[in-house]
Amino acid sequence: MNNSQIATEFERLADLLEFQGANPFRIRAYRGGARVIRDSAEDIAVLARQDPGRLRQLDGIGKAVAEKCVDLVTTGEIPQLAELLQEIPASVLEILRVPGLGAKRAAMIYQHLGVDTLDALRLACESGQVRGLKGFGPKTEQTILDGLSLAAAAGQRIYWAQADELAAAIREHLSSCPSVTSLELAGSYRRGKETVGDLDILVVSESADEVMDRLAALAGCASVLLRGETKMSIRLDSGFQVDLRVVPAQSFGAALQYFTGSKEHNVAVRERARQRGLKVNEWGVFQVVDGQEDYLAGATEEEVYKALGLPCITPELRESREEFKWAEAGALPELVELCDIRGDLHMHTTATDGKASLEEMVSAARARGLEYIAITDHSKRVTMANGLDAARLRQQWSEIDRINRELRGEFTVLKGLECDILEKGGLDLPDDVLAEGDWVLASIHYGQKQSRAQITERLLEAVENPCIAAIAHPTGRLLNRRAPYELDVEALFQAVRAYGKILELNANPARLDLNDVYCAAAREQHIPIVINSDAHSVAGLDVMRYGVVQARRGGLTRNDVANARSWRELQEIVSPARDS
DNA sequence: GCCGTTTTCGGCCCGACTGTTTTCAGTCG
Repeated sequence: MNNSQIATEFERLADLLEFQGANPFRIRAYRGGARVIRDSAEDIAVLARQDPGRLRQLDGIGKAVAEKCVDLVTTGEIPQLAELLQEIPASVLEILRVPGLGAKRAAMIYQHLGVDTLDALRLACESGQVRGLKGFGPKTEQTILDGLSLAAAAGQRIYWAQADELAAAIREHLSSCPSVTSLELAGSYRRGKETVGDLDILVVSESADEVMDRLAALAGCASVLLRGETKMSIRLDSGFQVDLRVVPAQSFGAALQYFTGSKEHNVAVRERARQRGLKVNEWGVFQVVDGQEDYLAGATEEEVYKALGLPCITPELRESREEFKWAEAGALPELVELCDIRGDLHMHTTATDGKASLEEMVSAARARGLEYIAITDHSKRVTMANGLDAARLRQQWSEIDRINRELRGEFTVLKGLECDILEKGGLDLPDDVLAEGDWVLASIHYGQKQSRAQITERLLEAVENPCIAAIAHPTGRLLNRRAPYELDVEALFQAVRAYGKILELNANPARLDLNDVYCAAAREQHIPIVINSDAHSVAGLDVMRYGVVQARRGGLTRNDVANARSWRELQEIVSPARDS
């Protein structure tokens, strides 16, 4: 059972308790525990089995959650959750997902009308039964019906890269408003989260009405969900939601801080303010004396954090993980930037499944200001991609030798390969061939459904091979599509550290593999990360920036990123291990 | 249920908007 699965069980427990009207703080505690488990780089199931005492050392996990973890991994269920499911059908959890319907109203509908499925809910609304309940009316009934038809689309998160395109379009659309003096996008998009559930736009303007009218006229705006004096929400044709807030200039920083989140980070910020006799909200930081509130700060985020005795924390780090400890110790990492990246060590050409030739990739990489690249086409086992056998690989490598001679050191092309880790273990090409290369990646393409032990064993064998420099897309996950393979990440990290190897952060927006949590764990263990585009075309080289965003979320500095070094410096990391 | 440089008990972030209300609860972020 992996961390995500364990966390999901606690979230279900919290949902059902909320449905029952249990103590809100108890519910919050379970949700908090679920988040800590999900965010942990350690394997919680292993911890629960071998060293349950250490579970309680995790911030936000106390006696109750720790015990339930042990129950869950040893018996397969949390007893309290199983009991609740005896009383309440699991299908009501779907009702809680309907936008506009929270725990209170859902419970009301369940208790009075016996509604426990989405279909029954629709029928109850259509037959006008819902409006008869106390506190409900025709409008609420319609809101639920609208929410029902959106329930599927509403939960869908889009890739950060897609959100980035949308953000650019909205920015462009709204900047033409004469009254807009500042405009920023906040929320999980600004934090660089790998997927984004909605967009939050923050604007300073003398005329909220003008900005709201303009947003309503955005191409693809399907409906206006709500519109007040300072706040507006719209839904796009795709079902994606966009929220707008209009604030005065003196509140812009406070509002930006507030709407950038995360929720957990903000709770910690406001808690900190309370301890200092201050109050923080989206309008500013206030000194509270005898019920009187005096504005202290709020025009910029720097001001807001400064008022709380903190340096400004970069948005990517605002997840209530390590950032407050770092900030207090004056040890916030100076995060890696796109301009720090000097090489790209994973890309394909027309020799296998790429769309551009070797020469085209070289000149495109040079045009992007890189100093070196590795050509890493697939090996022969990846037949779908027309993978290279030893002869074709050597042919490509002699071609690379020729190109390097012509380049006269102005740019370096490395003889590379993305070597498949075979299903039964071992590498797809013999060591004597691999040894002739400059940079060999190893990665898994087949047998992804194998057991945790098998997958881990295959990866460890690759790490131990002296010809292998790095493991590409180490967990194999595809966002929104495919879960990571079962894998003992701790064992992999340990081996990578022992053999002086490198782990890839694949910058493809659908992969972003390693994720932020594992990047942070790698940094802590001094394992270098290489950020690669895995480009299959010239345009594919431009995804590098998505990888950099993910690396920043993991707290990586230039020093932590292998390809922020020159190729000569990078070789010093890899070579000693290859010789030993 | 969790937590502690005011606390091992008594707190636990804060505000906008909507609908169904005669003053506020529910939902959302």
